[in-house]
Amino acid sequence: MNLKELAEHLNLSQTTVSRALNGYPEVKEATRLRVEAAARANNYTPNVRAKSLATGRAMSVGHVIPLSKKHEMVNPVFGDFITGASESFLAAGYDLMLSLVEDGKEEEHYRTIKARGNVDGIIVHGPKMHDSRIELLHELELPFVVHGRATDVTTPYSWIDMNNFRAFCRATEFLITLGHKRIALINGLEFMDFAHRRKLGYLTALEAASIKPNHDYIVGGEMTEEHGYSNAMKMLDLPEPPTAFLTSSLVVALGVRRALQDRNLVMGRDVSIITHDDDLGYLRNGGDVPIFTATRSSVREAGRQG
Amino acid sequence: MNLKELAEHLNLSQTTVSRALNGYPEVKEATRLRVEAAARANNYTPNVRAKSLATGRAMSVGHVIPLSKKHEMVNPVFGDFITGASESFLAAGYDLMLSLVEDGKEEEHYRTIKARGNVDGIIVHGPKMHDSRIELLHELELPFVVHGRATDVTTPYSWIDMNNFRAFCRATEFLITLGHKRIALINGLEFMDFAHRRKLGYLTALEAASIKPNHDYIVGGEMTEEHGYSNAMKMLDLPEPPTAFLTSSLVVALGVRRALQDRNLVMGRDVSIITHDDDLGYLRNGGDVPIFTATRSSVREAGRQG
DNA sequence: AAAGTTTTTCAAAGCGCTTTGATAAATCCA
DNA sequence: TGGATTTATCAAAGCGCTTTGAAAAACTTT
Repeated sequence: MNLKELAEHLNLSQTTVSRALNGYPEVKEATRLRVEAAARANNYTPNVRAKSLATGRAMSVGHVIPLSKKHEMVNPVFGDFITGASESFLAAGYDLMLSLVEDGKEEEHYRTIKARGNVDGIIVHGPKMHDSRIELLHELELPFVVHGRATDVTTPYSWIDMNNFRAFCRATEFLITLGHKRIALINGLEFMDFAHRRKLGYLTALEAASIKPNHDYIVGGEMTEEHGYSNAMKMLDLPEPPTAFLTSSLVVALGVRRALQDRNLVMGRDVSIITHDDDLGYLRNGGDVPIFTATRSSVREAGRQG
Repeated sequence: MNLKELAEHLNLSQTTVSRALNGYPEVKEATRLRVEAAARANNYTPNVRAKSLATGRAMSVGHVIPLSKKHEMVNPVFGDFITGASESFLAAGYDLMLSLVEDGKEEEHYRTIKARGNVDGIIVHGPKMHDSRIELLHELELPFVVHGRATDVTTPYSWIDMNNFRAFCRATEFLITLGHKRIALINGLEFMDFAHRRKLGYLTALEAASIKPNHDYIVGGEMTEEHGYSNAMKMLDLPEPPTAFLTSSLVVALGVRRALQDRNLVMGRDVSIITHDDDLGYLRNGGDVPIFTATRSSVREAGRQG
């Protein structure tokens, strides 16, 4: 059933029915009730395409996720973030449009998104350090919010993120307090902004404690279990192996743990591990701070800014 | 720039321009080239909303992902499937719309999707054993494809899936060949169809070898690392602990491995583990050395075929 | 009760595209 | 060279909704 039919059925004009349903004041309360009842009875839901064509608003937000063809992998964090976002969007009547875009094809992709006009705005995931996308989007006048932050970008932009710097600074301080001096950092890809910020936090804490950073203890890469394992193995074979590990994700920490066990070391006794936990549903770490929960409500707000 | 402007700029009618761009035969080749050139020069891309309103096709498919509120988790497999799917859809000019829906709210949700009319069809994820959604969708005349299969559903439907039964039957046979008699199955949630099929495969292989299934060795649940760990611990504490484990996902296998190590057992020597590996990007099974023996299926590949 | 207000309803235009049915231009054949 | 065909283009209607500007209905005033 569409608006026209519903209007005929009620012996009213489309105008009145439309207004009644959208809560405009210039319609008699009795009429509104009658319209609403009929709409419900006939299972009427406005056609989004038509509505959005008429209003100019797409009622939908796009998530653009970078896909590095080289690694063929998508960070599982996106999945969880989107899960959170989805709830909010749905509640607000927004649709959630997903697109993955290969490295290097960004510009073309964003232009297309803009021209196709089926999103009101987008969420940019996985910002790199000097992310050119931010300027591009500004230029295109396509509203956006960045999940994460970019360094060295002059254009102002909205973002939503956790405090990567502080989290890693604190974690490092904590390890130092426990007496550790040889602390390893198994980080994410170093050109990703979050990894950069985490490293900065780590280095800052070391410096504050007058510990000279050892480059053999610092490594970045795709955050897989294997990454954690192989790098931990390498470090454990050093003449002076680290006594503590700081990792950028739980999966990586699992790899480190495997390495410890291969070397017959006991976690907690011989070596400490602290990991950042993104609180992904399928890899719970216990009662840590749920970062993504905090993210949720704000994401819708972000969608509004479009 | 929109069609009207482009047409004026070219001194042609909208009709002709539209046809030229959409490859209709009734337009002179010279004209077509001129139009295409102008379109490119002016960065013209048709507005999807308008187009889809006019054609009745939304140029987009929806992915509906079940979200069990109780566990607050989304199976990471969806993420990878969608990654694969996204590539194909994008290539075909389709958009990918995402929505998570809570258990129990399915009917309402699907009705809304249908009425809003902004998808041409949907992909149903995570089918349960007697999945009522399939009939509902038929009734609503909303085209769909199921990722996975449902048992006990009479309505015909399209699906795409791996052969869960065979994979687990084979894996079990293999363990039996190695001499194992006490084989544990750490499965996914038992009302999920894939888990049911896997269990069936497992039981079939046992029966073929005249091994009586032991219910202490069979358990189902949300596929987390913890699930693998705690159940493996429990089983290892049995008077007659299993000598081999079959797990439904790599994350679960990681948990089992942790349990083995806690009990000072060596994987491969004391106890065997075979896991099903969905080939997720961030949890690759081994770099040089595969960590686990595994049956494997690429979920992403499956997504592409969708 | 006529004129002025306010409240309620409506007809019609417009969003940007496709598509139908008609017209104009070009080509054909006798 | 004129009528019959074929080819190339166009004007206008329609997709389902919102929104503007106008009209009708219901109240207020004097």
